[in-house]
Amino acid sequence: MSDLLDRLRGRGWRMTAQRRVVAEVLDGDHIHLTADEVLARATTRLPEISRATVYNTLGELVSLGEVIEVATDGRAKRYDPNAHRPHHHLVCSGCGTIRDVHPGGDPLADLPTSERFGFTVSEAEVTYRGLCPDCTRA
Amino acid sequence: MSDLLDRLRGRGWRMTAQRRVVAEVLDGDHIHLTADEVLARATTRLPEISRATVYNTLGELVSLGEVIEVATDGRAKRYDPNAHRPHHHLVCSGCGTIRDVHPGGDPLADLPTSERFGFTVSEAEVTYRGLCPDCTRA
DNA sequence: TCCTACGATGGACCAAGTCCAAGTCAATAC
DNA sequence: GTATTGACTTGGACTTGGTCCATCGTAGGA
Repeated sequence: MSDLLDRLRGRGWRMTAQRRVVAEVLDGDHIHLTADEVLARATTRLPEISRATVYNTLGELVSLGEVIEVATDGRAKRYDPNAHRPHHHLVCSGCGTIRDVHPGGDPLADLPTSERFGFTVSEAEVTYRGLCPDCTRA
Repeated sequence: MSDLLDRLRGRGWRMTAQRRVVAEVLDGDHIHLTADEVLARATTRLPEISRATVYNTLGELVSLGEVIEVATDGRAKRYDPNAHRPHHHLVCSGCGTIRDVHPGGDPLADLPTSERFGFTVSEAEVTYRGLCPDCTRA
């Protein structure tokens, strides 16, 4: 079932109950949970798990490149398990939900050297904002 | 000197010493200060100003459309006085400084209807990430 | 110049996240 | 199977960024 767990084990990641549960929670649907939501879901499977561990594990998954940290609104960060395939995000200004989108075009190519100011630019991330169908109606 | 202050006055914005100072701080250079930095600079001009007032005033400038709130990293929000001209941001992953950039191309046009999932998409913001000259050296 | 509604104050409060000393346990070695 | 040990987990204190609210002050109109 879990590619993610296999990959992690293969990379020599020390496996503990807590880490497994966090990885499993993320590996489920491709939704974008906050750390607190991850904690809540992890707690239903492993009631003793602590907040610090969830933060530690999330941080580790991010630095392993298995999960992407998304900070769209200055509130809680969200964690995106779809790190395999490059994509961008469509955020609802009403309720905050996020969808992955795969637009055409490469924004990095649109940034001429003259607009780079000596930076070593490595990444371009696009955030589309709007209202989701539910919030449009409301 | 200040178009911003004139515009605000013209819109019937009640002018107080505190509001003027906050607007002046932002209106200076086109850098992107955090609320705390705004407070620090405002304090040098008007020592009695309070944190709550700075937050209130910033929030008001944002909803008047005179200032843009930029949340690039899940840490402190930054305030961008360059609301007149559409632009995107180049963020240093090392030190967090932000530069305005004006790339070619329109990312909104790159998002086909099939990738909009029924959203009413109104805006696309691009964040370029990389290392600034100083952080590249270090 | 006086009034009054709007703005400012500061201190309490809140949410998200980090830190740390002490305890626990997965993986390796025997 | 047991011992060992360094990495992982815990929970509670702490930090940071931000909001709320009752009270006080004042800009701007009459």
